[in-house]
Amino acid sequence: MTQRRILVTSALPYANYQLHIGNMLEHIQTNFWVRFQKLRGHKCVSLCADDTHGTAIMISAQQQGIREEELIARMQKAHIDDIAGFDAEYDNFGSTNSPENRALCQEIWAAIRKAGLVVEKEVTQLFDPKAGTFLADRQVKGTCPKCGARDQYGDNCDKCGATYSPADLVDPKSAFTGATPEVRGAVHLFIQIERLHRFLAEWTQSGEHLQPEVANYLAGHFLHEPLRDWDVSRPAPYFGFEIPDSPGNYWYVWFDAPIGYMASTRQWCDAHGEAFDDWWRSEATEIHHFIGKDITYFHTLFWPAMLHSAGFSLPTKVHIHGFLTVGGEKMSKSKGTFIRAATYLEHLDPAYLRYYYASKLGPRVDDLDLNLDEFITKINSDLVGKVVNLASRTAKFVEKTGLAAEYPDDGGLFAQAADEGQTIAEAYEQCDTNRAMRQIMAIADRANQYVEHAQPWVLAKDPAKARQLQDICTVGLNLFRQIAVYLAPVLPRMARQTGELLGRPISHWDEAQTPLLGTPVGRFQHMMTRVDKKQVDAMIEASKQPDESAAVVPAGQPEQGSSSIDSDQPLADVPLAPMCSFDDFQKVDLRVARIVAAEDVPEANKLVHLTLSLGGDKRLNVFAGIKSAYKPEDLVGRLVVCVANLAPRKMKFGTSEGMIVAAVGEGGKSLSLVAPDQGARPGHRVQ
RNA sequence: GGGCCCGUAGCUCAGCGGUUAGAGCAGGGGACUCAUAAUCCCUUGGUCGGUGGUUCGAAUCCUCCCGGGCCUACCA
Repeated sequence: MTQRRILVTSALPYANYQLHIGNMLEHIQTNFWVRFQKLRGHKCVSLCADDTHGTAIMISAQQQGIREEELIARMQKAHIDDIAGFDAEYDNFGSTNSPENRALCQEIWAAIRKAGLVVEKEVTQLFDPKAGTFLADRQVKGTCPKCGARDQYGDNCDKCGATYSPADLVDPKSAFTGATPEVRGAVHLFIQIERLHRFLAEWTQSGEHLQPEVANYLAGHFLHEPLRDWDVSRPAPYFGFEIPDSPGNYWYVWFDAPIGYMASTRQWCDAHGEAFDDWWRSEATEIHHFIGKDITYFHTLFWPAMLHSAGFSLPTKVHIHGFLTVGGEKMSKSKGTFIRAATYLEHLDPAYLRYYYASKLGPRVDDLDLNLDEFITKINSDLVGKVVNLASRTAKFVEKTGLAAEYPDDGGLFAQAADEGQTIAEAYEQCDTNRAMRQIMAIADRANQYVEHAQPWVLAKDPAKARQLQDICTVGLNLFRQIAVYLAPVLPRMARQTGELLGRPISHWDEAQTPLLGTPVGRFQHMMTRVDKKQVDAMIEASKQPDESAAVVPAGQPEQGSSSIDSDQPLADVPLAPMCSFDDFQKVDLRVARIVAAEDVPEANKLVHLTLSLGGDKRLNVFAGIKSAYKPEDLVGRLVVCVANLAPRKMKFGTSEGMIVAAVGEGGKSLSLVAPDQGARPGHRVQ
């Protein structure tokens, strides 16, 4: 197979919000595809960045009393952490507010100017005098002039469907400041993309670059009539890049956002000694964009038009996915189904969601529903019951002998699964992961049947049949390894664990073609725990708190009037302990742990019996004196900080192997568990 | 108002012109005990949303209707 050069992007998250599990759908889908291509041995680079410009960012920063740069820097860290938490990292994660992006915007702008596509027009718009900024239609709310419904957006009425301009609203208010907007005129710059109509019609309808339903949508919706000029400038003040040849005007956020793909590429190239033009001006390189259906036209009309005008490569394919619903409905903050990525990670293993998405995603634009009951049964029966169980039921029989030196007769099972690698690969290539998952699970079903009929547990009792036993487990483990290879794009951690178990890392798709023989087998360790409904419930519960500041955590500004907002009483009650050395501190090994089980100890006054997980299958049994402040059922799934190397202590109700850390005040009455900030995972050291 | 997608067993879906419509999960019965109460075997269950057509033959193609979802409605 010839090595392809593939550049892959996900849509740039806006720096005004934290990622939720709907956003993660895209990062995870992209990651499946990227990992698949890399596993196939192709040269594949994945890129993303934060989209940082626009009025909304400016206003958020204003409201928080910080500079825009500070706001976007914080959010970028949060985004990168969330994405990494789901094992979906990019080769480079940049920002549209970067020098690379500014330079590329200028280059593309100059080319579009040179092509004579830019015209100026006067635009009247509502202006927020309090924020000092122009407002888009959706940033104005007021009473519908037709039916009198209140609180409607400036473009149309949800209630009666009337359309109007924001200036028609009765009693209009700025959505940001509540101020009454004024009508003002300003000159905007437009790109006449109608001049590229023929090119766009050809490119979108060629059948190669877009899903058929998307091509139809564009044909029926935009391309059947002249394309309107695209307004690409905004007057100051605007957080973004000023247009060099039009002082006082800034590029509209949707002009510089897609260029962020290129800017991120440039950063990656600079860091890896690669030539930028090899990626964006080369016939030999494929460019794949993964986006949500809400931003279709930007990526299928404007973006190709920009690239075409500036002489860059066009996207090979734009992969468009639908939205995520939870329980068949739009995500809802009040129902707890608006689940932030960070909240999910505090309660559940990222592998679960990765597999669930893989088992539901197809090549079409359909929405994907997260049904929580289905989520639980899918993980438990497919991954734990079928797949992991295969290794779990065979590995220990060959722990001492290792795998057989020759591959035994398995009735053609391995060969069949090896053949199926072809169709599974095609499914991945087409983003039809649900088809791939179905085929992989069929292999697991066959493998379990094989083990069942071969009855290794019977052979294990007869030393004379050791050879036969080894053969059977060699088959079972090799089938398992094939599955792990095929699942590697979805479940990278399981692939790694499989590599460790069998002493050979999984690094290429073709490793599913040849059985592994004569190698030692390690001690089997649990690769995945089953999902407990309680964990899911706890996550929903934790998501219910109305979280208006889905934006950045505000800087801890002390309140006015006092130099400190906090009382000095606690410190006076319990004075500081004598100074200790760094080495003293290092003796105490504090770790992040997840409470995986919590039970009341009825006979005890203060104690709750906790099982802590430090990740993997490392567990600590702890009796914690927190009964006064916490109910056991509220604790399951939470992350806490524990003293992990405390000498075990026998207690009346059992042995306690550690302590969890809590803040204690007012004579031991006020008790608050210390919880790590987002990004922390069980096993991380606290220092 | 315009457009797109979807409607197959209780649930999630596959099949997309050709023998008596399939899978997983759930339900029922049995087996096994190596395995994270996992696994294996057997089994209940569908007039493929409705209607009218095309065809020797339709879940599969076309009409219309009903139901569900989504996107749009001039700075897209």
